[in-house]
Amino acid sequence: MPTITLPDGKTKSFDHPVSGLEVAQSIGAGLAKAALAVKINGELKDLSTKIDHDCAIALVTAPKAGQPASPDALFLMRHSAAHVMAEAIQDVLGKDILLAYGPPTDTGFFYDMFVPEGKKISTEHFDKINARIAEIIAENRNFCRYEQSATDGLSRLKHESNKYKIDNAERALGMRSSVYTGQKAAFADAPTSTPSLSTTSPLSFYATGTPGHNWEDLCRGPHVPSTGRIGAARVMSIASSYWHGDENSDRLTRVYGTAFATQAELDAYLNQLEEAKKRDHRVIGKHLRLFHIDEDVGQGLILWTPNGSIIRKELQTFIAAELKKQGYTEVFTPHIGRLELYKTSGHFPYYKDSQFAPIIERQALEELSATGCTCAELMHRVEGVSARLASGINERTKAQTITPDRVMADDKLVEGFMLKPMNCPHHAKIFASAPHSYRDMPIRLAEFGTVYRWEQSGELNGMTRVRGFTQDDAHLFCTEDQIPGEIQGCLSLVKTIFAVLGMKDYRVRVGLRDPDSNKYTGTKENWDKAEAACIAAAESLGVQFSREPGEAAFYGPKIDFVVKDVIGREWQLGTVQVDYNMAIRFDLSYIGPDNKPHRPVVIHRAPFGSMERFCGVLIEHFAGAFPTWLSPEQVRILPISEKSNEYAAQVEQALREAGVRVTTDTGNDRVQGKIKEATDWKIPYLLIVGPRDAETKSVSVRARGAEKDLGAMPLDAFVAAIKTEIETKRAELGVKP
RNA sequence: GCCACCGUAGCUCAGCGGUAGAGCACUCCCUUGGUAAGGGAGAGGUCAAGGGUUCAAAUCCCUUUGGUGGCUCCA
Repeated sequence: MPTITLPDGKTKSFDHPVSGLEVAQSIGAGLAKAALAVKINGELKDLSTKIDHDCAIALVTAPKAGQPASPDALFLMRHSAAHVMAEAIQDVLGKDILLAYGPPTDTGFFYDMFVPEGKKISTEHFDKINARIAEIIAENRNFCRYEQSATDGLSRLKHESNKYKIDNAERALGMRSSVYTGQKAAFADAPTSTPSLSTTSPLSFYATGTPGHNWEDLCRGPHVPSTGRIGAARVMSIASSYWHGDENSDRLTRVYGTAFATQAELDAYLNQLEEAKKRDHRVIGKHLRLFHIDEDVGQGLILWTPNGSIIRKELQTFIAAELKKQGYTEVFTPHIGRLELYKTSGHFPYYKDSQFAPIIERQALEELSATGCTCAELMHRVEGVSARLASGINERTKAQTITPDRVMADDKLVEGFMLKPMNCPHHAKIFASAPHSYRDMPIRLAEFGTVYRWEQSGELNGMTRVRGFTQDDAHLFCTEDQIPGEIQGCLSLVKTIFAVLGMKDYRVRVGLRDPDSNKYTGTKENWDKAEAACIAAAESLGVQFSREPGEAAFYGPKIDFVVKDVIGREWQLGTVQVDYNMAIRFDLSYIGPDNKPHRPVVIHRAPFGSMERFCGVLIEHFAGAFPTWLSPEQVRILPISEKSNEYAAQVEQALREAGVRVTTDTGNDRVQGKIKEATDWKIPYLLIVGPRDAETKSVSVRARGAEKDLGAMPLDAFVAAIKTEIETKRAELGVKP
């Protein structure tokens, strides 16, 4: 007979098996009314689950009025809402829509479903679906769990001929090695042994109401007791997804929805989404004229307009100064390189799908065309390598890095160029262009290098995911002993930059290789050393970090700084990567104290990541209200009337001489109108100047945001104060009267 | 690349088979005003591009192109 330990440490004994609900009732009617589910030894279960053994339980309750829901309560409501939405969709569009998988997420839930040929779910159905969801919630039908033996359950699902649910059931029964979670990267581990069907646990189903009469779904649960306990739910959007997250598998329709404990919270969430959209860098970027993407120039190619260029230039000047302090040297390299270079580096043809197509010389193309060479033959001859290059690389890497099928006779090969996808091959060639002694190491080559990558069109996103971007790149060629110190230097640089810009909301990820993948180059020993160095550096950084297998670059492990945008998407910014392979591929060496050649190790690093992505994130971080040192327009002078234009010109001249970016609004608006207009541009300081100011050689300062009217101060004092503010790169407005 | 939605003036949007609209911005005129919009006039559009249906297309259909959200991808 169970003895139950409650969260406060008290125990209750029962002389018969009890449900979570009965335990709640034994404590109080209010608790029983609020209870949604029960946690038994930390595991979330239905409230109706019978408890027949000693255990610790905690009741999960609906939130009190005005209180936020607990994560467990939201999880339950959203998981249950996924069932309700699926039922509503089948009611509106028909039972021939096959359900696949419908879990809760951080912000709601989704349900993947197969929509038969000729049918579609579109936003036009949303009103009907939402209305049906509301009805089902109002009907307050019980979520009724029942179990069937594995054999019966499977034969039932086979009878319903829904292969997705059969697959789910087989995974639940341990007949497949992983649990389908809707995403490729999120396959959860499950026992790999294959138990016989007769010995496995039964399959559970949930009826929304009475089994046999109402809507049912294969589901492991748990759920809230009844549909009425879902506060408010609605369908949000439609996307396509792949079964098992595999793009070669069936294409499913993913319907997103969300649920909250109350309609008010749902409304607040929707409102918050609307507010977030106003911070979106694409909206602000257009409004403040920071950048432009033009259809005729091309998708994913950023045109930096004058305002945005000021911000980028300030950031580049800032980082260049930091690099100088750390002993970097600057280099410049062209935007393209010969295909041979990228065959040496390993970029081509392995990553040809994510690069712009090679540039073949016109004469070569015409000659090949004259011989009747087909496209397929041409590609083969473009992608092949010479026997000399292949044997050189294979000898150095002590492996058959280049396979015989890619080796072609020299006179069959077609030469060409490629837009550079990375800067490292060019930098490797700069290193190799002169001899190096161990005394000179490390060699730190820095470049704001523009690279081009072929991103799928559906992936492009404003400034954060583009096809051409400029990395604040550098490659540190160092000895093995120098690795820890160099990584430290890189990380401290990233920390400095983030601190100056007031960016605190980031996470650190150490990307390690995926032991099951063969996409990585280099030896296991070198990978082990590089991974150990990265982990050690991350540990000494003094911040939390996660180790993520499969997130490494193909040539080495890396430490990434990841931030979220206004709608919660994560973007990788700064990165530090250790690479033992590049030096081998390019046969780089330095002369050691033993007077023999040694292999350097290369550290790739880019503290901003790319200027485009970083600026995009920065726009959202500041919501367009940049600190004075970054603001495209730092001061705007607003003369009271045309009578004060002359004094305004003197003020403008004084500020311009101090290096301040300043303009004067000589329009014939009233001050109120000029302030309204200037406020829209999020200018840090407005100087209102009239006869009173002219007389005393002062300016009336209005600061951006809440500070507003700061009153009058002498012109000289303002110039000195804003100069200091700019020089010290203060993130907050600093001028005080 | 896949699914859904969207593309009308510089910007934000209305119009959804019958002569292209509003607000803001812009130009000019009046106003010369002290801290979040004074008043008036004007200019500005092949309604993303191409094809089709129709007496008639911004509006309906098809194709292309670009954007948004998600999926896959991200060296």
